[in-house]
Amino acid sequence: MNDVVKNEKSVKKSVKTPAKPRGRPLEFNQDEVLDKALNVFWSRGYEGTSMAELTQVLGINKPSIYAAFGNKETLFRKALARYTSGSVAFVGEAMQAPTARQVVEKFLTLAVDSFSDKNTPDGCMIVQGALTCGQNSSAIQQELIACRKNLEAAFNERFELAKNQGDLPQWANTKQLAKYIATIHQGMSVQATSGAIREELLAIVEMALKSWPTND
Amino acid sequence: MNDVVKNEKSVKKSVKTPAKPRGRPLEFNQDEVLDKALNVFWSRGYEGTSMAELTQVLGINKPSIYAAFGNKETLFRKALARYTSGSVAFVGEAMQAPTARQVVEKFLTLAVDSFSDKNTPDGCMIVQGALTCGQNSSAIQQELIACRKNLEAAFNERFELAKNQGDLPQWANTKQLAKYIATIHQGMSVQATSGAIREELLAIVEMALKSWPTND
DNA sequence: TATATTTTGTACCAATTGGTAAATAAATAA
DNA sequence: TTATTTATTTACCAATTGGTACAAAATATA
Repeated sequence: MNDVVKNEKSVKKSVKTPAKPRGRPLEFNQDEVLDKALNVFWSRGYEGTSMAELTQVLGINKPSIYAAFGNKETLFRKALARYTSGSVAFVGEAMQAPTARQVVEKFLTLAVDSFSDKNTPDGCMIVQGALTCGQNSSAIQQELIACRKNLEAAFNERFELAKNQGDLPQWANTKQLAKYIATIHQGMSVQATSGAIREELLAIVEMALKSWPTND
Repeated sequence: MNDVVKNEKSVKKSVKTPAKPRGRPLEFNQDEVLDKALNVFWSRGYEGTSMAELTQVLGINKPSIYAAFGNKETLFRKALARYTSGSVAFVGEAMQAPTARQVVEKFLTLAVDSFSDKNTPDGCMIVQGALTCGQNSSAIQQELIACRKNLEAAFNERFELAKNQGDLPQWANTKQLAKYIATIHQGMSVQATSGAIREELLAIVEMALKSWPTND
């Protein structure tokens, strides 16, 4: 039996389980801590978040943060990645709706849900994470600008597909439409951060969709 | 003649001219310096602006700044006042257009002009001055939120007037319309800060106006 | 001229910023 | 048990933050 067990162990080690790590085990869950960091960055922005506040909220000391996530900038980037794969994962889902109009409706509605979710900060982290900042933070600022442009580009591609599929008129300017939707999204984020509630944001979505182009 | 001159002087002193100030004269023009400060706050935000950068850009030393404008927070407030009475003075003008639709069209178009003006930073200072921030800056953050809400309230009032004057249908929800326009405005500000150019922003205005309610 | 008044420049302050060295603690491997 | 490895704690670092004391300079008044 010992042999069998040993065999199992060695197989697990080299193939599946990373086995037990050598030294002292981590006393915190990386994902949980990263979620807490995300919440702070989300509500205060990159520059508005200090390492001192992070240590308090995360409940771990600075050397542990630096050992686990690198410096403040890489911690922000990892929190941002968690944001896009978590609270903002609905974007990918919305893109798969059958028509361009449904894509937009689903996207904006789910964005409102996220903006007004009481379990997370108001607004969109990618909008308010570093809209303006000092010179030292311009890398993060540019990163967030790139995120916004990527979303816009994704909309453009989806709308071109819709044009080919016929659910968007041939005369439609897909880049303009993408920028229009991005603008509504970003404007609603500012509104949410300033206190607008779910119902008010949904009314904006409805209003914004009235100008959506149709074939007739 | 001495008596006459003295009389003139004393009259001037107490009524019109502040006469020549007693001590060493200021070596800078307050309004020019305030404009420079405004530009820094506008592009970097409240927290992203350091007193060190201000001294460099304004060309005067810190004690002179503090003597003339108070601390960083009051300096920001004075720069903000100059912003509203300067670059953003077009709002009052737009409000006087004959119909609600023309008010909105004029407002958004002039906002685009301001956002993309090459002589000033991109975007709207009231949106990006402190969208998020650390706890120490929350007073400024709230101040800017109030500014945005005031604009929205002004639109609401103007639209109610339009309803009474008949150029806006009775079924129109003025508060919703005001929030919609504010959202477009704020979204375009984010776009401008992220690199959108004048033509792109004007296309957004056109698109946004398509959903404006009409009487027929 | 002397005096009062104001601004300027230098040099400084305490507090906070992001970040780290070093000793100790907790686990595995031999 | 002993050695090795990793994580935590404490205490610290240089640089920067917003803000100021103080003396010298520049003006008006007397």
